[in-house]
Amino acid sequence: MASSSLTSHLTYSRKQKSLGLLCTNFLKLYDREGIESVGLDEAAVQLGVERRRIYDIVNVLESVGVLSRKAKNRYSWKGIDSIPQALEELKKEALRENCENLPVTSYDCQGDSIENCEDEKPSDLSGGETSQENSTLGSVPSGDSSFCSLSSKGKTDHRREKSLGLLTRNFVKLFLTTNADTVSLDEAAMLLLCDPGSTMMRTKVRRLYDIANVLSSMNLIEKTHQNETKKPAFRWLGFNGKPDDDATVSPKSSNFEQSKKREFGSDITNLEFTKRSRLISLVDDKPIKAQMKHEDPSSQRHLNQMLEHQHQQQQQQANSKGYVFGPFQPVLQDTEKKSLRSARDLEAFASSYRPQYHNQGNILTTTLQQ
DNA sequence: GACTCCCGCCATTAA
DNA sequence: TTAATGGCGGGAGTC
Repeated sequence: MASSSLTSHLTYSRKQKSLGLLCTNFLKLYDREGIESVGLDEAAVQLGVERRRIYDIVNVLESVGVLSRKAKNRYSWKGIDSIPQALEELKKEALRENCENLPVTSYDCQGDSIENCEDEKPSDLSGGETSQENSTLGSVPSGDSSFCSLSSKGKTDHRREKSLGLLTRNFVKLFLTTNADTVSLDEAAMLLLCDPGSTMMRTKVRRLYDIANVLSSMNLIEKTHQNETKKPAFRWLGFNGKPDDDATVSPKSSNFEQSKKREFGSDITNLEFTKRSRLISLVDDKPIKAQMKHEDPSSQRHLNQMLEHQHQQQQQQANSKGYVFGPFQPVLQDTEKKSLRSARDLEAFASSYRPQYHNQGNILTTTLQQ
């Protein structure tokens, strides 16, 4: 591949292209006042990524209520402050499913689960949810394969059951309906994906990583490791992003490995200076005109948390390794650099610049291949 | 070597 | 028929 060697020095580290970062910038771009709908094409252009990646983001975001499909190519924007309600609905749905799929196995239903159980028929697959993502799977905490049943259904259902959106919903339900502080990757895979060790399992684990990247970029979960096994695990943070109260995320958390290992959704800031400086020259430094005003306290708070969370990580990483920022690193004037002193500044900074999800390597490669 | 996850092919679905 | 959607797994980056 001649093009790859030619472009290799121009391409970004793949960390810079992660779904987590893309999601963060997607939210920066759209979670502001006045946004009512989102076009997939415009999002792809704005973020500088292929359409395909937007589908990934959108599917996950739709599962947590940030947006919903309105028409072809178009989604209506609900915003991150819609997440709590979506989570609540997911939880109810999961609890309802639990009741219908007893016995519950390895995880305990939360106290209110039984009380909340109603006689609603599961056959009502719409269940008040978005039309696409009907939960035909079994209970989340169920250890049996009902959760990932791929039984004798039509092709459409079969396809739907494997969708990223549904996988996301079930992944979230896993946390919402259990008392488990953390769920290991293995457990999640077992519960959600069936047939351990199979090819399908490996494929689905890839999807789990995709989902986890997006969710962690929203601070809904964080990646951690199990104490005993050191195996990768996910911790639910919820909408309020618990660990943000811990400020630096890691030090107070015994579970959290403050390691050189990158974190989901934030690792994209790991940019070597050498690469970065090269990248910066490629970055379009035109500031976005739109003024992002997060006047809604709820969404603003969460966005602040996200930004501060990332800012702190960037600080940590910068301290230890000397790299900051991701591919959206715009060209800064000196005066602008001075102003970047706090998380607030970071937010203002984020709001002032058009996010750059540069994929120059791809663009160049594509061009060369033509 | 295991983990992580980007990338884009291509089947399926929708218009 | 064409465009949109998104499952899927190869394979490369990272640890």
